[in-house]
Amino acid sequence: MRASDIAYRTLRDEIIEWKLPPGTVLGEVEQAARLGVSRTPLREALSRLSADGLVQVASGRGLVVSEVSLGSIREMFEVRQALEERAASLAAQRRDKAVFLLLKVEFQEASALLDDRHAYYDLVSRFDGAVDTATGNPYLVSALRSVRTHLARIRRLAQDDPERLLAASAEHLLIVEAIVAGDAELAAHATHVHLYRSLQNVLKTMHAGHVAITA
Amino acid sequence: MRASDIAYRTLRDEIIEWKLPPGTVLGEVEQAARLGVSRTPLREALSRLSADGLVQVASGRGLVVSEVSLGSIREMFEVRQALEERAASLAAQRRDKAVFLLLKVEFQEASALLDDRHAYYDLVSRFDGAVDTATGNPYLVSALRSVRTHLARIRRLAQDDPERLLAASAEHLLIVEAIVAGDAELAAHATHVHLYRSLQNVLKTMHAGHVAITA
DNA sequence: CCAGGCCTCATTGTATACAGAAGAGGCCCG
DNA sequence: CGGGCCTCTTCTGTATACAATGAGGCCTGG
Repeated sequence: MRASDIAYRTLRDEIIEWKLPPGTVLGEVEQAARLGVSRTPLREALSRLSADGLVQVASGRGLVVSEVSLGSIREMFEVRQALEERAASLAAQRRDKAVFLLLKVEFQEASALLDDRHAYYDLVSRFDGAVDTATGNPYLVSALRSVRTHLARIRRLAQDDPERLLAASAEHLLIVEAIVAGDAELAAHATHVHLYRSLQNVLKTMHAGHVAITA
Repeated sequence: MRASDIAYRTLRDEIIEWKLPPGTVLGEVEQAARLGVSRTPLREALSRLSADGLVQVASGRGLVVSEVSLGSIREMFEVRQALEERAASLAAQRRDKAVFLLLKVEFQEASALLDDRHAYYDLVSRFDGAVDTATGNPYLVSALRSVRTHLARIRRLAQDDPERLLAASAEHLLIVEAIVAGDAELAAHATHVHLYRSLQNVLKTMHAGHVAITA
């Protein structure tokens, strides 16, 4: 594997996992030394992170990990809604029925894995992948990939509880059923509902003060 | 200005203007020599072009200018519709009324500048900028920027005729009026109509065989 | 004591040298 | 005569050295 890929993945994961909190200054020489690569591949990694929006240029002086504010989360969800609704709609029209029938069964049985958040997130991830494939639209997939990267960082704040996961699985189930039925409108609306509830949950968690974030 | 910016802008413009047609192999040493920069900033430029989707990695051996197919145009417009409709909708809710009142007048008088395509495109560009500002959503603006870059390349194929531009100005006028009125739904639907007609015009032009593109 | 300018140093931007990998071409063997 | 292997070339990926820019601090003058 290339050194620039290692640097990119490492930094991206560390940002997503809040090991590198927002506002952290990423000096080139410092990070290159820490990650054991030279400045050239590190700069490529930072360039990619900048394109992802995970880091931002700080007025001439270096790059800093981008902030996560209530406003930025709302903005992110606005874009996410636009893209995921369209993706769900297209998937309903173009899907391989068998794929989503299997996913339907999995979501029906999802209550069994609510103890293990990661198992559930993995199921959702496979669902997202199936939707991506079904849309057959690389541009859409690419745009969604970026959005989901940001979402992963926010998830660390939300700390979904089992109750929320149970509700989420029901919401997902409806989306899957709509896609299986080829009902594009329902798929879009059900996605809208799911994202609305998901955003509400994030905002609720944050207002509860379980986490400290920048205004 | 930085050398990497020069390389990026030059290459991007050349790709958009079809001076570098799809399939062109961009060797690092070759392009670096041609543009008068060293390989390091050139690589950063190529990295950005790759993030934009204007170039793609060609199985290990170098980067090539990405293809423009009928399918890719349709896919692009699917994403564009999702994003622009949402942007128009948000703009209608959050706009500075005065800004769009001025734009309304300009679009009403737009038939005067249909002789000069560039003047009209400039007006549209300012309209896009006003919408971006009104949404107040950097994520959305960023996603739209990428889409519009691809659109600029496609425009070179479409060769809008005066008749199409007249119709387009009427479509834009309705969008602007909806935004002025704060009617989010109408803004979204009018945008949908405009993009539908725009896509139809592109596809019509291409089927007419005025241009040769890859399948 | 405060403000403005200069100097210094750190950090980014650029160039180039080197190494490793992958493909094309030719040669040898079957 | 064809196919496979080997080699050579050329490209990308990486490291490091150098240049330029901007920020921060200190000194000096008012």
